[in-house]
Amino acid sequence: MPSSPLPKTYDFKSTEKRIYQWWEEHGYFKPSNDPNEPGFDPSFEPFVISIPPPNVTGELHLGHAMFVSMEDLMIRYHRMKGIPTLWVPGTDHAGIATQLQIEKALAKEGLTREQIGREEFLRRTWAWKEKYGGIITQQIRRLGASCDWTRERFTLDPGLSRAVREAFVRLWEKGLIYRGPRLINWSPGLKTAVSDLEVEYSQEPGKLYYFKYMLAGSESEFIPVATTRPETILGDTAVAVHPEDPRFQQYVGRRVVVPILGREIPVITDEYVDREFGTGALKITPGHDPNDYAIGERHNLPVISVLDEAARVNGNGGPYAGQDRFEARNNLWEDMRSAGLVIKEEPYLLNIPRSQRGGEIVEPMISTQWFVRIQPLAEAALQAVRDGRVRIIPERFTKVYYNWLENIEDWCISRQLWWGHRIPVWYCQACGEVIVAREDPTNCPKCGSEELVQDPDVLDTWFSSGLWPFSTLGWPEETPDYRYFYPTSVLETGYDILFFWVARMIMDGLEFTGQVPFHTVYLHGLIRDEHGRKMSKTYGNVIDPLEVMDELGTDALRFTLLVGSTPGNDTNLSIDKVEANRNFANKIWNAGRFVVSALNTVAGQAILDKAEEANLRTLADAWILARLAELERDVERLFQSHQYGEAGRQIYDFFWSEFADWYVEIAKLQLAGGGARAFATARHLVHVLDTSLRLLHPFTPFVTEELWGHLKATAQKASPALKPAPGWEESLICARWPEPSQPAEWETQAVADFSLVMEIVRAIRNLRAEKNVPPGRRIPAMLVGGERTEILQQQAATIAALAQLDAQALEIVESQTERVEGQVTLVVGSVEIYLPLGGLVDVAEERARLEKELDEAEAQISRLEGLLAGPFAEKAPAPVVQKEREKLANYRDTADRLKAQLQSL
RNA sequence: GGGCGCGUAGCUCAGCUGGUCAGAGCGCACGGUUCACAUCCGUGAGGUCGGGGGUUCGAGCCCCUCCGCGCCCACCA
Repeated sequence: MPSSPLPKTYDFKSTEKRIYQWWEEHGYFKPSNDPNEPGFDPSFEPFVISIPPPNVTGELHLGHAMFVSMEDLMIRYHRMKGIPTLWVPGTDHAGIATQLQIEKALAKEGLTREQIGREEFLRRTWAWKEKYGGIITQQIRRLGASCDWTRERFTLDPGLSRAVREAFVRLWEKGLIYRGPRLINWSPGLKTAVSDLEVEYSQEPGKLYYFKYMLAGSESEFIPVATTRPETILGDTAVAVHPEDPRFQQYVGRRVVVPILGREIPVITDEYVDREFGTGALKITPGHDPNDYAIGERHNLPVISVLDEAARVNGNGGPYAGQDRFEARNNLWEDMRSAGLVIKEEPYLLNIPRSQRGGEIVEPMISTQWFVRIQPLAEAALQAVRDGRVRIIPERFTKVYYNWLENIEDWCISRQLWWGHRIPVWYCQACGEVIVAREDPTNCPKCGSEELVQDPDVLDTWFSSGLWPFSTLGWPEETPDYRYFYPTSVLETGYDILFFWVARMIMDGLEFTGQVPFHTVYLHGLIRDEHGRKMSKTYGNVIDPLEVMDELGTDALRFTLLVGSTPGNDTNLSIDKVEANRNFANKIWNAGRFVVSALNTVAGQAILDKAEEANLRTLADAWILARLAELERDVERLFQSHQYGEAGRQIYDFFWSEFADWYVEIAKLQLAGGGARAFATARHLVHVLDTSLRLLHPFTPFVTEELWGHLKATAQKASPALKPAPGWEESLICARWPEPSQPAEWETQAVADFSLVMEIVRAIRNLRAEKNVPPGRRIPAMLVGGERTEILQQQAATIAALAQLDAQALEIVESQTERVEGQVTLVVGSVEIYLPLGGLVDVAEERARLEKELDEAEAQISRLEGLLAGPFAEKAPAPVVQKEREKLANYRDTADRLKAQLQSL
């Protein structure tokens, strides 16, 4: 570390990269107890997190910044506790997202993937991945992520691909995977099936179309029907009415004619039909509507598909064949209008299903796909959370989790894409045998034919993501990593992927490894803009974390995200907040600069023994040590209960408004005299700063590491006696986490005594501001201390300095009765303060001020008297009552003194 | 149709198992160029903790209800 004088302002730009490289090169991110190294001890319990793998070709956004900050915080905390800690990084191939990127790039060349073929397409995609795949991991490094990059994984790695295949085959062998035609969500833009979760519904204005289903053989009789998708009329195979609906009884069992096509279909009854809605009669299109599909099954209705994979009308659509679904909708409706079949159309708010990725309207279609029979897996996953093997934080999400798993439908896992894990199934062209295999087969086990064709589809990306916590550790191999680090400890991610990812990992973990994949699920919220709006390009309110880091530093961004969030709740982020925390980083830096320079002034001092040091301990010393001890306990408790934000806030408050604002100011006085006291003070400064840096390190790793290095170098040079209790480890990242101590009696006393000093100082400062006494002007004062006189005498220099009193003209006495003209009187509990301000004093003003204070004191007195006279005194716990009694005594004391003052005015 | 979250100083938000918790940052007002920091220091104004009811000696914190935002799940044509 350079020993050159520290710059006035913390220069994060020159620091962050250097520090990160140093950490990474020194191997600090690797677990301390590595099962692959000699000397491995399996009795240590490790702390492990698997990173939520970002899209391999993605770019950093605030969501990443959030989870990286949060996970790095947990990781650094455990690492500092001396626990073998592993954070496994990696990326996801992100089937649809990546494939869309490549197709977009192709389109710029005027090409489609079909034109270049599967092989070429995959070649290009891999090339793209090689080119851009490192960007996101570099960006994650910038955030300070202390992941073990030597264990980085990618979902399409050979090892993970083997895991995927193993998982598929096992499920198949257990009969939990099947293939067949089902009604699925079809994305016509992407030309693939998508799962229920990948469909998002949006409210959009549309129309409800009313028309006539003419009874077969009748020119006049009809059943009125309403639909939002007229083109599906082409696939209708029934009209349903409610069995008890008198309006349509006469038609039940008869047949109606499909408009334009002329097909005859039955009129049936089904309880599902809502008599109140629309016309009370429902057209049934089993081929293109999930409800209709279910009704069709109940009534054995034929299923007619009328759309092709691009959502154009197919051969079943008669004259509309070849037309786009919306074009066909209009044309059919116009033709029906001409045929006199139209009743009316009215505006209607639709719930439109759209593809999460592509954005286009998803079409329910019959399609042959692969599915996972999910109920058995879901049951186990429910049980794991119910019995506490997996704990979800915040707890309210367990209900959401239960609700989803209890109503789960089979999972469509095949995608008609090219980028992903190919389904390990082959079809024998000779005998039709279906071969599901771990290794690519060369010939048919049944007929021996070599004419095998592999299923063209790939698996849903989330199929491989579900295996992530164990596939990254080597599963299905029993590797040392898998044996030691699995199951992992915490799964930290946004609540928006609870179903997509978290639930599936739990299901898969239990199914394939027989264990829960992690013990704790910590869910954070979404990052929104400063007014709570979703960030989006169209609003133009997107905050780019990279820009923020460039301008304000990584520590500032991390601290803002960590302290600004509570588990499971969304966070509103504004640049103002990051700026405030940039200032905090600078505050840390400057407090550090002060301590470093203080150390230089005490260099070479004789070492003090314990007794000497205890002798020299001032009230301020005792106070800051007491507050620090309390902070350590609070932070530990808050970390244990996952209240990281609150912990950060407390450290911030302690550091800025207690250590920097008060102790450092007093330390200046204690240092000024030199000698043993100065040396003892320096020790305390080192101790408090050192401990604060340790506590802050998981939040703001860069500035703390950098400063700690300087502190250590300077302290070691100054005196061996300055070494702190846990010791100077080789770097802060691996330094020991402060061990909280038991609360001690002296702490309470020190805090109470020092707060009297603070109150006195504040009262005087307050008055100076009120009376416009110029800052810097030293004024005389007399303090009448009563029973606190001794403390005041000891603290005279401190009070004088902080309140800018004239130390030469500061009198401290036990009691005083006479009053001098031109004095202002302040009352702080049992202490009276006389400030001779001469001409600045106005008797009427003084009277008013004292009366106001007396009113306040008396109001408190009567409130407390009432309280203590009531049932409170008997029912509340003794310490609580005692506290209130003391308050009352204090207020009475104050009131008495105020009265006396008023009298003498 | 279910479920959940939020509503605390002008703004953005903290407030652990109910007992100085009525707080922070920003903003605002006033005053400050002394050797850690103007990315700073000191002082101050500002809120019946959404409304109403209840439990309790005591409630932002628990219960009920109402109002206003937001989100998730769900097959209403």
